[in-house]
Amino acid sequence: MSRKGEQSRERILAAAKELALRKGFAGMSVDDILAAAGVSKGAFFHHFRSRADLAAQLIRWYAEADIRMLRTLVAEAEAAQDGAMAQLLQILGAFEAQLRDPGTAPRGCMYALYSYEEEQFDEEVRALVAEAFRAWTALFIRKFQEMIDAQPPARPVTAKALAEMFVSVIEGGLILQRAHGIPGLAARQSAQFRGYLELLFPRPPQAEG
Amino acid sequence: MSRKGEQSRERILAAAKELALRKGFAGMSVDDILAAAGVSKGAFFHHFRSRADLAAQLIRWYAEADIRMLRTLVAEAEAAQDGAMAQLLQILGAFEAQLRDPGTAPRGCMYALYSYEEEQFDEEVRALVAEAFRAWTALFIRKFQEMIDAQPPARPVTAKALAEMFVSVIEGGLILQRAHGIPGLAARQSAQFRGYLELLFPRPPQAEG
DNA sequence: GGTTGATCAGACCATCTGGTCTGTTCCGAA
DNA sequence: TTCGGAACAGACCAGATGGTCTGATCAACC
Repeated sequence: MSRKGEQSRERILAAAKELALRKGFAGMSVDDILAAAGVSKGAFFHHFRSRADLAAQLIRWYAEADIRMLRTLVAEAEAAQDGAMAQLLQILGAFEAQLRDPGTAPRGCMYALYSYEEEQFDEEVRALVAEAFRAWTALFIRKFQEMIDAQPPARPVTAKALAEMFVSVIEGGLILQRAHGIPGLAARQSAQFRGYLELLFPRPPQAEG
Repeated sequence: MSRKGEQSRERILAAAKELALRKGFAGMSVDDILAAAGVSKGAFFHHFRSRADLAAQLIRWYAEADIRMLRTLVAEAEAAQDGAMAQLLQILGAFEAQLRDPGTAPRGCMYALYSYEEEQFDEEVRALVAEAFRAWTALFIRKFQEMIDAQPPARPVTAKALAEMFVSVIEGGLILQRAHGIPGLAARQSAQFRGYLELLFPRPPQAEG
């Protein structure tokens, strides 16, 4: 694929993502995408065999960038901090910063959208969504397990339950944030979750000076 | 509106709800609804001026039943229990039971769906969704405030933050539950949230016997 | 028994939509 | 310089879709 061709493809995917997060996947027509991306119908069907093919490529493209971002946050935290708790707090903090920054704040989560419109998509696409969620939780499960191993939680919890709760709280926060038009709401949910973590894993009383 | 007319209207709304929660609002056509509800096009457009009118009536109808259900749970808990904590635990417990029971478990939340497809709807419909969320959180804010007044939390939190977190965790749980095909996931999120509450408001050590 | 309005049934229509097809442009390799 | 395929541009089409309209049915009420 030439440079130009790849550019068009990205333009289409980016436009489709924006539109889908505003009107739903079924709520946007191919013509809508063409207008938003500034490409012709010929270009579109050159890069995508069909609308269903767009759905598959879109979620794949979105998930790649998404997972890459998360992995970066984790790697940076692991490089900068010692100990699972400090790393987790940095990961969550960096994530909240992205949620708050108007430049990077997402309009919503594509996985959530696809989940709510699931019957439009075939088994392969649904599997991609489930796999993306699994990748998210897997990264957090690892970290939470390290924490539980390092320090017994104040209440019996599993790493998996904590990871699922974090993802839930973010997904739910994104919905509330849209419904109320309050951009910072999802970030606040993440902060609340940190509060839960601090109660679960209280810092050992440090020497005061 | 005669008995028969009202019945048809309900059949249409129920079918539309089911379909919307499976394919998204934009993902279902009027003909889909007709087939699912077993009514004619004439019947449909007798009860609904347009597709947009269906959207408005549907969310109104859904929200009415939803808020009524929540109010019932709260009233029952207030009648059966003394103290905000005991009432809250009963409310959450009853709610989790509904989430788990295959007979009453929702396929998803209509507010979430409407939020993710928001640009399809006019300002009035979006306001209805926001208002529904507000009604949910308002009920919980009251209860959480009672708890905070009765017992200082282990960490400084506001009643509003707790209420928003609960709603978030449920909404997110419903999404994960769909994506993974695990019916009990949302209920588990509510249970996790109860764990958070127990850490925030630890029971005073009781006399053991 | 006749009238009236609510409640439909379903043919019909204009528009929209996904997708096809033909022709054109452009760019790198030979 | 030529040539072949990638990368479009946009007219075109068949079917789907939202919505209209005419007429039928039926219960209630005078």
